[in-house]
Amino acid sequence: MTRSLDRLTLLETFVRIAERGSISAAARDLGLSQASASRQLADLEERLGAQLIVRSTHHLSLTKAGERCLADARLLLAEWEGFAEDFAGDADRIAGPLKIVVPVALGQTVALDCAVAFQAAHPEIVLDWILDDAPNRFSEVGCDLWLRVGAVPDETLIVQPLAEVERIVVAAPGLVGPADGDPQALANVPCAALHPFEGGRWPLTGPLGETADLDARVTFASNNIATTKRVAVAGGGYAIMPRWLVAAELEAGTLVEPLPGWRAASLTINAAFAPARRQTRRLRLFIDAMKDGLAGLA
Amino acid sequence: MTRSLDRLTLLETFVRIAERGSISAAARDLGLSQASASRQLADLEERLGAQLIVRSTHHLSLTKAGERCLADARLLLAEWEGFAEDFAGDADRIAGPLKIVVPVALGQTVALDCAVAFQAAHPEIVLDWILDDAPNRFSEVGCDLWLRVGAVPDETLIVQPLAEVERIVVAAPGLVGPADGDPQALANVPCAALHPFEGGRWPLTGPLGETADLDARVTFASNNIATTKRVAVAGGGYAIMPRWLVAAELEAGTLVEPLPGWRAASLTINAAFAPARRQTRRLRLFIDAMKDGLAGLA
DNA sequence: TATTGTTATACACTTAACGTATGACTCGAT
DNA sequence: ATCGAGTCATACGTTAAGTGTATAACAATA
Repeated sequence: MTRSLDRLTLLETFVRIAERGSISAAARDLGLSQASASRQLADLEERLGAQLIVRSTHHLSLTKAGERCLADARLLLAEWEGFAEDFAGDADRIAGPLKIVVPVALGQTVALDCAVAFQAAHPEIVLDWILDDAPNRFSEVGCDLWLRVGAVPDETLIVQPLAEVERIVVAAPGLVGPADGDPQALANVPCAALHPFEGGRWPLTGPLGETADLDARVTFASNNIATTKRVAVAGGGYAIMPRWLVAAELEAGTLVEPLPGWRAASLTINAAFAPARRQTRRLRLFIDAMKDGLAGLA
Repeated sequence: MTRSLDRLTLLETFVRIAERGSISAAARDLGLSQASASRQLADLEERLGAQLIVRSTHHLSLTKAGERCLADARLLLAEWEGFAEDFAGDADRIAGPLKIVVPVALGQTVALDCAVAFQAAHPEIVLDWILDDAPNRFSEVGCDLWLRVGAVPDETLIVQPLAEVERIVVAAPGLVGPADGDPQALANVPCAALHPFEGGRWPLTGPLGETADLDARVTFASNNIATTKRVAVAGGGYAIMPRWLVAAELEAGTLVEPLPGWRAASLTINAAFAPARRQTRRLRLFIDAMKDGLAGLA
């Protein structure tokens, strides 16, 4: 009987090499010698009959086959983990890493509160909390969970809505004169928007359910909502903001609502994750905790 | 770095042991010594932290955990195989085993024709063709594909309809006098039915789309349609049969249609298989070939 | 009872994966 | 240009774990 090293271990090594972009770095992470890691990668390539990684002394890159293999290897490893977890002798022990990518503003505020409470409740879970506003592809970051405000640009993922985000119009006091409940009073006022901003106007809904389109003169756009808020507070323009993000400023009076009762279309906070047939228990628990914690956001 | 034997190999050994109900028999199948097989099973149990099999010298049985593990192990192994297949150097080579469980009548006739043609087209695929009318659970037989006429009694499976089966009323010549197109003329005629037969009557549709219920005096019932046909040919009763199953007898005149143009509700031939996220190529090809081959059945 | 088959385990053997060492290469600093 | 540091692949001796053989205990059957 031919003995062979664990196929799943080969996949783990490959995934770590791909994530680190270096055989040596991955070997150090995994507690192997560089030679062993190099050989395990070669073994996997031989077993699968395809080159997965193009080697050079200072730069590794994935082949097309390597990219496919990376996604599928992650899924297979997740399947094994979920499978093995079902039989764990200590069925109530919830442990292991969770890598979560979350937009900066959300990840510094309400979602962070939820995550901290979750981690306190499950101290053996290690949270890797990555704040990132870049519209990365899920497959590039290799995380367990991707929190997004708004649409998830990857149809291969399972998307679970967690909460709705109410958005209101805010501005620094003095930037806007009395709008008298008319959205068009802001048509020529500078606007600080989130990038990408499309359509040139904000569809708004008023206190009585009436609708109006506010034409937007965008003078500042960023992919980071916290900077957009800073610009608004500094009087650089009005902004459309989640209420929870500006609650303190509204309380302090550094921001006001020039259009009280008017709201922009709400956005959904979504949890996105890979469609492994079986999720680890800690991921499911985390998603549930996040959904509960964000439920009072509206 | 701790070296470990392949986790997937441990699962393969476990599945074979469970299917054979014997560590020794599985070891012989796999080309291992009995001692190695025994140890691999013990290793898997230790790794998962659960007892999977209750041992005795002459009888092995699965624990509850073992039953779950069996289903999931099969899926994980299928996932690996589909995954590895994607990278095979010889991408056009279609090889490996396929275990198919099929009702006896279907498996001796039209489905067999399709399977034989498929095997001729793909000589490196080994078909394990199991005829079985027993209403087994899918998980008991451990096959790749389960062909069923009618509903599939397992909601965990993916069910793909392949063809519709037209069913007509047939009887031996002389059993029934002229029915004059009236289904109730057969109400007191003995009927040979398939087991289980429920409802006590046959809903029929006539040549002009008219409907009638034929009350059934069932004097013979079997789970094997071929025996039901034999009873019909022998004059033991009329029967509701797929047209393709009695085509030869109708041609030879050993069976006649006492109700020409009347038909019973058609049944669907379904292909059922486990919801692994990725199917092996040969299974997909086989299902497609079966669907094409049965398309002209109606 | 004897025979045959089962599973678990001790023991010596086998072998593949291990780490160390080395060479070729690349990059950045001087 | 040289030097130092880091990269990856591979040869070689070592290590560790899985292997089969042998054995004991048990169970079923004739």
